[in-house]
Amino acid sequence: MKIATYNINGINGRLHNLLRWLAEEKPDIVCLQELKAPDNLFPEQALLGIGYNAIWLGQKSWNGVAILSKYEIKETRRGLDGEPEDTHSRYIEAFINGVVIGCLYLPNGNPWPGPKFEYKLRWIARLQAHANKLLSFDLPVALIGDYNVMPTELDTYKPEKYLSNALFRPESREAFKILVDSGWTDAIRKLYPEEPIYTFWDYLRNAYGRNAGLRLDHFLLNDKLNSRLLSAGVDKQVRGWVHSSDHAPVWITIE
DNA sequence: ATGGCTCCCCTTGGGAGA
Repeated sequence: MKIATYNINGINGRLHNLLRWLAEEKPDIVCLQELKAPDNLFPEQALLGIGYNAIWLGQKSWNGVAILSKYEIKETRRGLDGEPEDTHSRYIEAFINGVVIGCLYLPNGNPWPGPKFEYKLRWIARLQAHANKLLSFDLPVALIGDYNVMPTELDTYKPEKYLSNALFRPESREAFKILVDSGWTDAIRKLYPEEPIYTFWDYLRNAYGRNAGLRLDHFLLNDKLNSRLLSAGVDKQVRGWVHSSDHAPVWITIE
């Protein structure tokens, strides 16, 4: 079973690319982030037309998450507890083919310091609380998506440039590390412990052409799913397509 | 320090992204 994540950066503006990628790579489950579309403009019919069921949590202009699958999707949650006034659409979760799939879009948090950075840290704490609950289930679980964190220096083309950036601040990296160490495995790093792997290239300054990338999109697996992990990769070529998102799709395969 | 790009919207400029 192939599970993927893709920050699409506007699902309607890039629907052609999304459909092409789905047709070429045929993932069984897909977590999408940054739909940038309200619920009523989610392109459900186009996805059903190529064999994908979908659930989504949209929002006008910003954020928005969705889960696509060739299997039946049983939604188990939308949103995280702990901050009822939070209106951002950043978390949706489902039970699919025996696996709990949490799809998340973690706040960017820039500029640092400031209220957006504080929101980012609070959001990670809320995710940590929910992750702790998920670990109490006797089920395979994956927390998948755009974490907006480069976990280590290996995950950015130029670490010194990002020391004041919310995506690489020590507070962000420490919170991510505590989350992983609480019972999860970073699937990409498990399979590729030494080499730089990027999932995002900025639109600016020919970042993709220079391979000036960041690793922001992660798969955290609990032990029950980690033991079934077979392979992982980045569909880097998709970032080179016309009208591409600034992220590339990332995937794992599970026994 | 700024701008370089690209999306979105009560659009022709600003907010947000990373």
